[in-house]
Amino acid sequence: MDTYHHGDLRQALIDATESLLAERGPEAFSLREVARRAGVSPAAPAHHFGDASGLLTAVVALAFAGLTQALREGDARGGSDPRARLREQGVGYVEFALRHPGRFRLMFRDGLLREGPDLVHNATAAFEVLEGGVRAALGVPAGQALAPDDWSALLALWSVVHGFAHLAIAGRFDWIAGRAGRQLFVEGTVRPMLERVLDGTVPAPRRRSTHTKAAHTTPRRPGNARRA
Amino acid sequence: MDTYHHGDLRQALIDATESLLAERGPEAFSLREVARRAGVSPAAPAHHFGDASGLLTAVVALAFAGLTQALREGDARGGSDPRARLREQGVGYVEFALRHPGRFRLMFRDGLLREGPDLVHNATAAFEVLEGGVRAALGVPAGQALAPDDWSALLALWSVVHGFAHLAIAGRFDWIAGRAGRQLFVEGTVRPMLERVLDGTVPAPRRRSTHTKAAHTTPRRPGNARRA
DNA sequence: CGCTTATCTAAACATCGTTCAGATCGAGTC
DNA sequence: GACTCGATCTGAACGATGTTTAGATAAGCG
Repeated sequence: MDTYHHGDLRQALIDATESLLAERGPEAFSLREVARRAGVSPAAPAHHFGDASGLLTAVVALAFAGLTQALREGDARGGSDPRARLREQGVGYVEFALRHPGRFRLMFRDGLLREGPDLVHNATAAFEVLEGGVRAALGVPAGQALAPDDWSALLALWSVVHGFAHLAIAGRFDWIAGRAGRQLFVEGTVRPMLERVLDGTVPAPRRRSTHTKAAHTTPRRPGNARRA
Repeated sequence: MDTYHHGDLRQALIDATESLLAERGPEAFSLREVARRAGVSPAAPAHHFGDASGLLTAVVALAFAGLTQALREGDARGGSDPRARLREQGVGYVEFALRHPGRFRLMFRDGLLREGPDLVHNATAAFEVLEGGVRAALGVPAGQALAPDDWSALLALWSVVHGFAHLAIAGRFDWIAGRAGRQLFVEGTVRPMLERVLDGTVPAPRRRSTHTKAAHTTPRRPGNARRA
């Protein structure tokens, strides 16, 4: 009998959720279906995750870790120019969303998740990568609080990639993209779009003459600078 | 007996849906609850809307009409400067979303709506107001197809207001906004943010005046918004 | 008045999330 | 090796959901 004591049911349930998410999206999620895929009774998940929100929260926490990695990869892809690094972070954000639309939609779906330490931690980590990129591009040292202008740059970038990803996944651009295909349209569009947003938020010449050197030459670690 | 032949059950169901939406959001929607609020049996809505998607689609179609109006009001508020009009359209978009978060979230929720003529028509109308604002600000006449640069401006603006509204409603900015309150934070943030995005997408003087390309009045080929 | 049609109810069905008593297994203890 | 015990899972149940079906009711019209 291998039905009892599955071995690692917790992970199996997460895997089943991810596969269901990839195949049919978050709205097709059902705890019973996940249990079915894991070959287990409908009541089994309760012991590991409490309820459906618990399972989904665990999955989303992992998803945020993936997003963080995508942002870091984009950042590295940008090379030595802080502005290019920031732009590629944005590309990484959109790419992640379009590569894992089910995951991404679940991450930002309301009323399904139960905010816990892991989720908050992983979501904060992703945000801090973005914040670090903005700091580097704008020359704001790690300890220093962000000025209102910095905030509007940060929020503009976050909003634009998030909104673009959200709208693209929802198919709102399909009739614009025409028969070129969503993926192709996006690839040829998001980078120029980000360039132009950066034109308005991150002036090309170095701004803020007060000792900006250390910020963009040292490999910044997004410190826990919050509560500003 | 006034239970039979309610008078205008169709409208009553829409009203009940809207009130439920405003009170507890889209995820609390339930066809039975709506029927309960309308004082009618659970099977009654089927005759008017087919199924739950039908009712929700009707509500969303109305919501898009409201969004269109909000965009038009913003546009008018902008006065004589096309750029200001466009910016105020963006403000109107965000304001609408934050004034009717339930409505807004339902509008862009996946898997609930059934695309029909009225929905597509009303959604297209809203988009066309935005497109008109971009054309006015960028000086692209009505007949002329949008160039790739125009598309990236349009998509950037749409994405940034949509993403901002989405993130703000989801509470992603709350820990940034601090105790200032979400509404206050938004009001002091969205306009400067839009200004800076417009800086990158809509140059203040008449564009296409100098160095790039001088195709101003010449009707050009549609030109796919994609690099071949 | 009688007929027709639109409208609504009542009951039923399958599915869902969740709870609970009990069966089963793994691992330590004697 | 036998026994116990905590962790893990099952099976059955409960209330709630969306939807379908047959039948009841009312309104409109000849």
